[in-house]
Amino acid sequence: MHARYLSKEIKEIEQQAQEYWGQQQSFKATPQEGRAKFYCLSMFPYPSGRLHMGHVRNYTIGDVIARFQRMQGKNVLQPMGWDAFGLPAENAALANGVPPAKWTYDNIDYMRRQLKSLGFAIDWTRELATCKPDYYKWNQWLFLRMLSEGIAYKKTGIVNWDPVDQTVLANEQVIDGRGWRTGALVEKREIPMYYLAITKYAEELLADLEKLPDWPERVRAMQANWIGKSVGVRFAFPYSVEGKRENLWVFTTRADTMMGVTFCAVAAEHPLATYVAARSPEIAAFVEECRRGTVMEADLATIEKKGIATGLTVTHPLTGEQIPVWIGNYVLMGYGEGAVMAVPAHDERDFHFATQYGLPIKQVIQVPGESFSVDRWQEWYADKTRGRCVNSGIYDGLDFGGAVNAIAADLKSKGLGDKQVMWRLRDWGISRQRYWGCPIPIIHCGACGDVPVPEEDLPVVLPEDCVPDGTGNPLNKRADFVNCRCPKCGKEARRETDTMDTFVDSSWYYARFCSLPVAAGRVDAMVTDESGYWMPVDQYIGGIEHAILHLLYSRFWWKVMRDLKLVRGDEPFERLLTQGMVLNEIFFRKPATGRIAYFNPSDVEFKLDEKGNRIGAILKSDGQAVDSGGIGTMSKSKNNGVDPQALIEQYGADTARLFMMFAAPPEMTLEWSDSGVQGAYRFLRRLWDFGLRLHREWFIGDAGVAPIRPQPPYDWSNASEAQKEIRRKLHGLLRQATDDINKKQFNTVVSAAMQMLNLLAGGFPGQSGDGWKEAETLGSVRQHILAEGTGILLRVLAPIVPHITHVLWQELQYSAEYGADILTAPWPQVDQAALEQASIEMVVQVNGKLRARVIVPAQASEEAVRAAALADEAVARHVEGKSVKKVVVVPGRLVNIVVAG
RNA sequence: GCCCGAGUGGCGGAAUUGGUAGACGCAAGGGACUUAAAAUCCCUCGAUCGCAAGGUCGUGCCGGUUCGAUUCCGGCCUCGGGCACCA
Repeated sequence: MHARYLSKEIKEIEQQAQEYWGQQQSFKATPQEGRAKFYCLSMFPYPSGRLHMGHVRNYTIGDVIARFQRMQGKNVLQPMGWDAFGLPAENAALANGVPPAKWTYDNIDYMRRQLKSLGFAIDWTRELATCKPDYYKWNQWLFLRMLSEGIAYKKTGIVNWDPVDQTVLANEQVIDGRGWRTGALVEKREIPMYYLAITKYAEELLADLEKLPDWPERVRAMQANWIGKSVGVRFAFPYSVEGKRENLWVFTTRADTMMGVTFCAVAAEHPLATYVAARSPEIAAFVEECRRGTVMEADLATIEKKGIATGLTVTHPLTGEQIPVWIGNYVLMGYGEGAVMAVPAHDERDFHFATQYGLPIKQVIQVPGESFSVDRWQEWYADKTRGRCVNSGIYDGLDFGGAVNAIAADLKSKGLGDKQVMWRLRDWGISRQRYWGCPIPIIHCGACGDVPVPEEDLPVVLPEDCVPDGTGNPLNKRADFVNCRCPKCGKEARRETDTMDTFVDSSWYYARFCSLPVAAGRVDAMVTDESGYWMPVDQYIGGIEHAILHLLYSRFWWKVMRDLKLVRGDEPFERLLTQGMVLNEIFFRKPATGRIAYFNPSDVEFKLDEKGNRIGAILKSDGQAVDSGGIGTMSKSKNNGVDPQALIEQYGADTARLFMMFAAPPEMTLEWSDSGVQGAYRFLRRLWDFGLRLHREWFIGDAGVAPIRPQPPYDWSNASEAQKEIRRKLHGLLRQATDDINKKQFNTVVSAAMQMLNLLAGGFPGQSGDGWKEAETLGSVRQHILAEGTGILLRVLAPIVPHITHVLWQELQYSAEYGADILTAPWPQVDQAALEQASIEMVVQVNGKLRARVIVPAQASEEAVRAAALADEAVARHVEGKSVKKVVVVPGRLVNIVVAG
């Protein structure tokens, strides 16, 4: 056994444990019928280069859960893979000239080593990477199935266009409305794209949230809002143009305000806008202006609301009034009909627009007791729960529901509209004009049109030697990729060069992991029968930032696979844990001219006052002050990242894991703290020293004392009161740790373990002198408590710090009691008998304020407790001269005496 | 702008889910050991009044329900996540 717990020895300990697991193939998972399975999955990483702290946190949480489930006797699968397609690889290629494929594979190799050094209980035989043809073949295969099922289809979509580089930009590449490399003003451009009809599943995606009680409430709420079911009315404003009768269709959830319509607004891309733009340079200029800027909703929502009158009018379908039509930059073509009715009196956005352009405001809803004024917007104008119709002719006096029903019925009878369910959710555009992604398996033939690649020709393999240069998709320049023959007519044809959104890759990887061919290196099916054993994922763990898109797309994809009879079950993820982000302090200096310089927190030192309060910070290298920018997520741009590699090398994987688990509960943000890491390391060193002392007592012996390992069954019959108290505390802590690990509140599991060690390694009743050196009977109660308690402590810590507990478990020979391997040792049981107490302490309050504590027998009646409380001297002092109105007794906890006067 | 969270000592956080606010850890201060430093061990540690016993205040802010509120309700403020081409 090692003498010290220092970095050299940590490496040996961790290596010893990891080699043992490797030799035993401890983490290789195979289906075992009749045994409860547990599929524990953490969101797979993008191979960006090196692990970051978010990864370490994510995978440690998953690993703790996986290891705990093993100790519960479950058959556990925990796989790992790589979300390997994506934009950063192309950016790296731009910067270094390295092909994205090579960059990605190199990163995977490095990061795999890092993950292995952290000792995660991963079945590496199932590893996959989404950029490999045997994976993305099935993206293509399922896409073609969706195409034939009518779920995948083609239509135009709007993208960010950089006019200088002649390339499509991701939202991320648009900075303040300009291209990131060229600085050119970005334009919107319409191009043909493939879409997946996720809206066909909207109803089920919404309803099935009910089937996910073990998902965080907030994630379900976010998804429900995202899907955004609303019941409203779709109706038409008739109009004539060049003698032809047309309808301007709109959708509204506030049909009750329809009598207050004073104008309509259409999106700049709306056909009506295109029509008038062709006839008016002024309007064309406005439409052109709307085309500039990004397609990001967050930006669109905050831009200045602008509009222009088209000069056209439409007819109000109920009143026959002529309503002017405007073009508004805030109307989204992609949502609803691309046109809206405007009711300035009862919609805040319309109100401000009308005020700005001097359009009429007509009140048609009144809330009793309120007064309406066109000068100022008030919240109640839009309150559909309290209002009644006014100035609305035959609808006057109706409430929201009544008015909507009546108006919808009248529109229906005129053939101009009806009630309709509307979804906020839009179909999923998957075409990307980018190289490093899964090719869309379509061939464009001059004669036959868009022809799907025949199944036997899959996969369409992406060439791995392209180097993007920032001007469009390099695949377009690859004749060997583009030129092909039409599968239908055999004539020369062009291969589609768009690739798929990387969200496609991550929408089904969880199923691929538990598909036997992956493990066996076979590629002949998308998923196989083995998924029937492992799926659904019992526990999914990942960042809260994926709460909507990734999780919604995955749920959709799974339902499509289900409907294609590839898998069974309605939902892929049974339980979900969304971890918080990892934050660190931000320090910077802002020079009088030039850019802000950010400094890594490890290069900054604090100035403290005499109480230890921070009063400033200086840069270590020059001793000059730096400004604090508060706390933020670790990022390159803020230069506040901490490299996990340095941490692992200095303190070891167990310290990194322990700190991560102790610093905050999994769902909360975690603030980085160097001294917190040292605290974790200090604890492990104390644990090691404690183990070392036990080892000497049990197996080596001291002067005059022969070594004897205490053996079960342990015997408490001669325990003193003080020793019983130790066991009571120990089992109380075990009960707490067990509750907490089941709740996945790992920080308090660590806290309980720390208290256990304090209890066992601290002063100890039954020892004389300093205890460790003095002679004593090894069959003593004290030794039995130490043996029992250490066995409990090691198992409580095993999921969190697996290396050190593995070695101590073997060195202290717990194998004989609970099995050779702490990995599969049963989670310790609470001894209920140890928890029993003869007397308990109860808190006494007077009018809710703590005034005394009394010791009463555990079985004392309520009467007796009340009497004991009132008899207490301190209580008497506060009750004296006042009348007792009421006494509340909470059994086993407290007494509250309510007095008056 | 819209949707979803979070706010507790100098700091990270705990509180048996309506019942002792501040567990556990970090930082800080004091002491022991040491030639010294590191490491380790012991003590103190929300604010305030008081020699003390003890009192008062205190969980972002304002109000409410309750014998009792960090916990439940209403209204604000601040910070964080997402907003469909970052993953």
